[in-house]
Amino acid sequence: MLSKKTKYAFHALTYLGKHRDQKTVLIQDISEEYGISHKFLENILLELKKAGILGSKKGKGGGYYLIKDPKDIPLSKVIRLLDGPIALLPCVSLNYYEPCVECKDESKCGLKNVMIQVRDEMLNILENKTLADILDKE
Amino acid sequence: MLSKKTKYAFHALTYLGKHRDQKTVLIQDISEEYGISHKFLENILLELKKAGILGSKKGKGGGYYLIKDPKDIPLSKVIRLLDGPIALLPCVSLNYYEPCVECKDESKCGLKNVMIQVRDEMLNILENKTLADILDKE
DNA sequence: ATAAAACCTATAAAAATTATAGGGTTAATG
DNA sequence: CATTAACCCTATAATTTTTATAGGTTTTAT
Repeated sequence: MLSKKTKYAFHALTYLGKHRDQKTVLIQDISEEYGISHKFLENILLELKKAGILGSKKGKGGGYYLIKDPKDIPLSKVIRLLDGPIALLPCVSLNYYEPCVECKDESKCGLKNVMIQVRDEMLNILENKTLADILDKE
Repeated sequence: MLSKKTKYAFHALTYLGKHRDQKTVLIQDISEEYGISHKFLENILLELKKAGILGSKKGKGGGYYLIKDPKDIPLSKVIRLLDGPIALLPCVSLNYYEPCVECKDESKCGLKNVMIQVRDEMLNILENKTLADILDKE
């Protein structure tokens, strides 16, 4: 399951996408809309900013805004940023690979093949679906 | 990511599948093979037994054995048993559904559609691949 | 100057996962 | 029939991860 952090990030991005007409959006607006703690959300938005997804303006009248076109924000990027690996096992993760300590010979692990399939199917969707697809439905 | 519990369950089932010629297999044999704590594994095997996947024999000379044909043990069953939901969001889980508290109107959530797709692709593999498929590769 | 807002880092609280502990029950065997 | 080996059961401890809070810093509009 996705963490709350990731889910909240999606909600925030959706909200920002819906309000692209205005220059900036306040953390507070988003946190009130979804009932998310202001401070918790603040950390999430900061991460999204550092990852180059959001821009911000400090000071009075400031706030956050989307810095990219929604269609250029794949869902996989957000998940990886806040949740880490998408794969079900560390040994088949493309971005967060780690060997399974209990596996003597990874090439002989029968699980691995299936988990690669699962990963690829997940990525096939999550790399190609973007924030734009979410916005379309709302 | 799958929990260690689930991963260990798969390892144990694989081991049991490989040793179907013998009447029973000791917890200890499995725990030594994979370097898993005996007691931790014991709990896992108990759960698999209660779920009707394994049988056991108590007392001296006892142990565990597969009670089902490997091809009748879909991977999804093991994951759900030990890890819970396969879906990425509670609101699209078939077996562990829960609404997202922050969603005022679930039917208007743009995330939901994509997450249903992801779930279905995952299930398409995990419901159809079985322990037999894992054993084939080992 | 003041107020409003993001920025930053640390820490606390809660929850989930992983692991251990210890006795109970069952059954084979000499 | 005593002993030993094995699973059974439940509780709790330890660890890790996630979630949340706290409090000050910097920036900017007015």
